[in-house]
Amino acid sequence: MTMESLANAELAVMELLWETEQMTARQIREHLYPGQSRSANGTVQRLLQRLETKGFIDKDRELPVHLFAALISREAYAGNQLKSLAERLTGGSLAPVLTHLIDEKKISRSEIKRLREILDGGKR
Amino acid sequence: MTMESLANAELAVMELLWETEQMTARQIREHLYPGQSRSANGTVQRLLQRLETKGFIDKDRELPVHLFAALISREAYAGNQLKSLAERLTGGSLAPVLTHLIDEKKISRSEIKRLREILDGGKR
DNA sequence: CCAGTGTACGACATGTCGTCGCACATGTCA
DNA sequence: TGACATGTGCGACGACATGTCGTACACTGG
Repeated sequence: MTMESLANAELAVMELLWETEQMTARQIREHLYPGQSRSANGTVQRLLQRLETKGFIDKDRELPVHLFAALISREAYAGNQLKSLAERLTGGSLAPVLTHLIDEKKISRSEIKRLREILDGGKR
Repeated sequence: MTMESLANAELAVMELLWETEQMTARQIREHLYPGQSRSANGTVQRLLQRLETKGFIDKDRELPVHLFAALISREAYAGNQLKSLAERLTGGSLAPVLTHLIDEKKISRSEIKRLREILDGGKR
């Protein structure tokens, strides 16, 4: 039920896959560890392996050089994290947090406007 | 700048302090580890000490038996976590996540209504 | 002085994360 | 075919966080 969460290096990999849809381990390594290839290779493979175990990515093993793709969109992941945050802290409701953020002016005027538009859209 | 985050047992302590404002270590122990007092004592002291280090609670050392109180409200903590989540994942904006949650019907109709009221209130 | 209670903190087991290195498979080219 | 480059799979390690336990020490009331 509860989705695992992403550590820093894992998130960095997901960022790439959210941008590019499909990448080889090599491409990922070149982005995250430019220059050194010696040990970074194993590191990336390890990260990818763990991400697959956690269910965040899919590995296409057709070709000898595997292709990796995100199974979960950035928004879906963020949404899950947000929900689980709300469940842990405020009984699942976003209302108290939103109230607080607005009272403390931690949310800009324009952001408020945007959120209201989204909510109005959701009504229809 | 970035607030530390709370682990499970630490959060359990904070829950108590958010309910009761001021408690002794003993009261906390009795709530979290009813029955056993032997080793749970040290555990609670340890947790409290770490929470103080992280800046989440304040310890009143006036009396020999210390009094503990939360320095940060539940809403402030939740708000911080929410902001940092947004920063990590969506460039600081809540809009994409909210959109996704609504599209996926992960937010109830009544919750949407509540949120809209909050946003309208914040406008004034 | 002693027992009881509470504080402070060192130490440890466990789990996660990022990293590294090595064994093995496969592909290319002379 | 043999040598080498490239890629995969995975064990292992150090660093760190977390929860727990035990113990040394301080203070208080009898």
